Amino acid sequence: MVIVESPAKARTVGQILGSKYVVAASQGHVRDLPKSKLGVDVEQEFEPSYVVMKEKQKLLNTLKRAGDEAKEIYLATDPDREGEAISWHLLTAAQWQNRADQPKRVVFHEITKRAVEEAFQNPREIDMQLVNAQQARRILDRLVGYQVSPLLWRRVQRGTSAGRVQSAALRMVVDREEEIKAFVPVESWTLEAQLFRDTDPVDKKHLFTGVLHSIKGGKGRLTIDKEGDARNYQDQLEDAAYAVSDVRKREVRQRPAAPFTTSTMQQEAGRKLRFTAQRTMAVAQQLYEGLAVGEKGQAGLITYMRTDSPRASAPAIDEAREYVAKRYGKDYLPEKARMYSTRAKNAQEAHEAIRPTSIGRTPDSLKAYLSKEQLDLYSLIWARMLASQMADARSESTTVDIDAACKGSSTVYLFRATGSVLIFAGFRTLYLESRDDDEDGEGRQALPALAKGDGLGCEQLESLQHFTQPPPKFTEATLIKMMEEKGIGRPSTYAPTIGTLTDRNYVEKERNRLTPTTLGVTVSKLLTEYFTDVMDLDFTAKMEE
DNA sequence: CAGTGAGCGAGCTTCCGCTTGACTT
Repeated sequence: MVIVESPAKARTVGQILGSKYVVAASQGHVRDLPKSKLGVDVEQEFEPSYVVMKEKQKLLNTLKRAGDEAKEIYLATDPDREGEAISWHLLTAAQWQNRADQPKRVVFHEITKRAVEEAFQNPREIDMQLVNAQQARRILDRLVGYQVSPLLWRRVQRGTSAGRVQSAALRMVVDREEEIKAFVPVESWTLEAQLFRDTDPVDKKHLFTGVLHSIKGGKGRLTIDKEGDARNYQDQLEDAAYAVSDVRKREVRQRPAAPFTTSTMQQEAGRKLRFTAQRTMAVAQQLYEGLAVGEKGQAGLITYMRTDSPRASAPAIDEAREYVAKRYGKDYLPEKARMYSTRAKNAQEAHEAIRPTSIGRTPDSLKAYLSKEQLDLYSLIWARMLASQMADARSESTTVDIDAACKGSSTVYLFRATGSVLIFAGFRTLYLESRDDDEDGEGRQALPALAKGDGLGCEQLESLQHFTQPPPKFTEATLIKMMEEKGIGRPSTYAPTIGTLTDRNYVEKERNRLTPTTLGVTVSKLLTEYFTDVMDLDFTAKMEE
C-alpha cells in the first residue's frame, strides 16, 4: 500500500505503479493538537498531546485496515516538512511501528514515471529531524495563537484572534495605512516641449515630446520645485532654437515570467481576471482534480496548485519547447531550455510549478468542456507555461538629446526625448504579465528617425505640475506578494489568511483595496506594543532558521 | 407560593498548515 496526500495524486500514482499497488490518500493531516484546549504541556518540555481529527477518524480506520492487510507500506506524502510529519503521524496513529515489515518513506518532487520509479528504488526511514521541525512549528503557532487570542477577548472583544501569520499580515496593512496618512506630497514641475523635425509637416503624427533635462554644460539634472521657476524657464525658452545634439540607441531585452507558483497565480488571476485568491484556488482545484474531457474521461488538467516552486519538470519543458517550435517557429525558441528558481524566502519546493499537464491540450480544445472561469484560469496557466519557454522580446530604446538655444542670451538648455520600438515580440506574442501599478511608463513613444544636427521646431512648450504619490493601499495580490517575500504563510494559507482578516472584521475590502478597520488598528497596535517579538515581520524568518 | 435578583461556575471564542468533502444558499 502506498499513501499520498491528495486523492487526485493517488489516481495518477496508481496508474504509474500498476495493479500490484493500492494507492490511498490521507487527505492532509490526520492528527493534530486538540481544538478545545492548549494541548501543550509547557512544564514538561512542551510535550504535545495529539488527537485524531474528528473528520479523519473513519478514513484513518480504513487506511489502518488496508495497511494491516498489505505486504508492504510506503509512505509517499509530500517531500516537505508537513509531509514528513503526516507520514510520522500515520505511522504512529495506525501503530505500524510495531510491524515486522516497517513502513518505508519514499519521496518524489514530480509525478512522472521516472521520478516515481526512482523514488521506490530509494526508500528511506522517516526523518525525525524534519518531523521535529514540524512539531516545533506547530507547537509554537499553538502557543502564540491560543495564549494571545484570549488576551484580546478580555481587552478588546470576544471572537478576536492573533497568530504568527495573521497578525503579521494585519500589521502590514495597518502600517501601510499609516504611511499613507502620514504622507506629505512634494510638488515638482517639468517642462515639456512638443517637437517636430523641421522638414516634417506639423501634425499630430510627427510630434514627439522632449522634456527639459538640464542646463548645457551644467552638472546634474534640473529640478524645479515651484511654479514661478517653471514659468521663468518657459519665458527664457520663448522662441528658442531646437536642434538634435546626440542620438543614442540600445537594445533592450525582456524576459518572460516564470511558470506560476500559488502566489504568482493568485496575483495574476487577481489582476487579469479579477478573481479573489479564494476563487482562484477553488477553480484551480477543479482543474487539478480533472473534468470529463472528450472521450478519454477524467483527466487532471493542471499540476498541483499549492506550490512554491516555479520549476517545471524536464519532460514538460521539452513538450513546451516542441510546441513553440512547431507553432511559432525557430525564432521564438531560445537555444537552451529556460530554468527558473525561486526567490521566495522559506520555499520548500516540494512540488512542481503550476502548469498544464499537457501543453497539447490548448484552451481552444477545451472550450466545450470548461466553465468560463475554468477556461479563463486554464488559459492563463497554459499561456504562462508556454511563454516561459519562448524567446526574449527585443526593443530598440532611443535617447535623443536636444539643444535649445535661448534667444537673446547665450544659455543653452538640454531637452531629452526617449522612445522605444518593439523589434521582436518573442514571448509577448502570447503572454504579458500585468503590473500592480497601472502606469504604462514614459518613453514608450515612437520617435521619428532623428540624426545629430537635425533642426527641430517647437509646436508647444508647457509647464506641468506633479506631486509625489503616497504608497498604494494593498490589494489581495500585493499583500500576497509581500507575504511571500517576507516568508509569512505558505501556499496553502495565503488565501485563507486574507479570509481570516476580513472574517475578524480587521480589514475591509472596497474596490479591491484593503483598508484596516478601527478594530484592526486597535488589535495591531495592542499586539505591537505588548508582543513586539511576535509582531516582528522577521519573526517567521527567524523561526525558520 | 410565585417572582426577582445576586452570585457562582461551566462552556465558548482562538493558532498554522496539510487536505477534501459535507452542507447551505
